[in-house]
Amino acid sequence: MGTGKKKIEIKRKEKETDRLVAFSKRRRGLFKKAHQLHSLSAAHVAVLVFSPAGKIYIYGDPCFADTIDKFLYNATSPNPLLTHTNSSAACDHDADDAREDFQEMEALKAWLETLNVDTCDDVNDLLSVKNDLQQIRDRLIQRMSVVADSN
Amino acid sequence: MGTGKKKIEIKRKEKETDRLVAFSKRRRGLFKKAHQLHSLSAAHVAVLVFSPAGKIYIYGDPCFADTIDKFLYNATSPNPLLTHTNSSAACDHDADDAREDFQEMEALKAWLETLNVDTCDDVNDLLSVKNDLQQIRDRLIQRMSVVADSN
DNA sequence: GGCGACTATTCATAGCCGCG
DNA sequence: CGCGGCTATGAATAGTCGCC
Repeated sequence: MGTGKKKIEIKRKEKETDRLVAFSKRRRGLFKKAHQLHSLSAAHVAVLVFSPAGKIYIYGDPCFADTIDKFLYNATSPNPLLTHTNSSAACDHDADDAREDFQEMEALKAWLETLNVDTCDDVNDLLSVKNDLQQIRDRLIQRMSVVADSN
Repeated sequence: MGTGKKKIEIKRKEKETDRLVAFSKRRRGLFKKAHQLHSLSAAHVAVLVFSPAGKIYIYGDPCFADTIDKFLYNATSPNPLLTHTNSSAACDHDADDAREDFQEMEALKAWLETLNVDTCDDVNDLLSVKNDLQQIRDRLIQRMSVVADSN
């Protein structure tokens, strides 16, 4: 018979094995709580955890990828930067690749126009692309401080 | 005096106000659990929640941005795609901008080399960049199914 | 209406054990 | 060792009231 739960203080467990056990138990508990939050309130949740050993665990309701993606791009960026280009006519595969390439190019040009760059100077264009990527990341960081009421 | 807790079934609450109350209470609980998980096991956690009203709430330990960023890029991609370039000599601001631009260019060139493209054809280069971005997104989606042991 | 406090309960889990 | 089960116990919280 177990001796039952005793109060513990919330601090880093010293023994490696204890840390692993606590992680395993509490990760399951955390995911369960996330599921209940979604089920009760219809909220969208995404939980990402790196174990002490560095292994990745994720949980999402109703979908981890959609929730993260919505946070990273839809909610922050007006232009669908990383949207798949084959979304318009993506039902029939085995189609002519030439047309796909053409559509790819058209989509690329349209994308470049949204970045306000002219496709003449290659290095400067790429620099713009990279800057745009950094702006996305910066917006992500910035969003942290705005949104974060956590603790 | 309150009538105390009664057992509830985990299903969507019908009344909007009840949903909001449950969300508010359980979001705090979820974040608290996430904090405890980090404190006890030294795991890195990131929690992202969209409220029923669509408002964003985030929590991260030790840092939300770092954990998400690590998941999105470091863990999947060997090249630090979205890492800030001013990390090497970022202590003194007010430095000469020319040198910063030079370092920016150097970093860009190094980044391009990791993409295995030659910097001759502008359009094709940009296409490669865009494809690389899409691959990152695809890897993200793919990673979902591999890593997800969550219910 | 939203938020915090309160309280009776349910729920999660620390510490053990036993198995493979 | 890691994992799943067990049990006593601490912790979270559903329902309610009171204040803004």
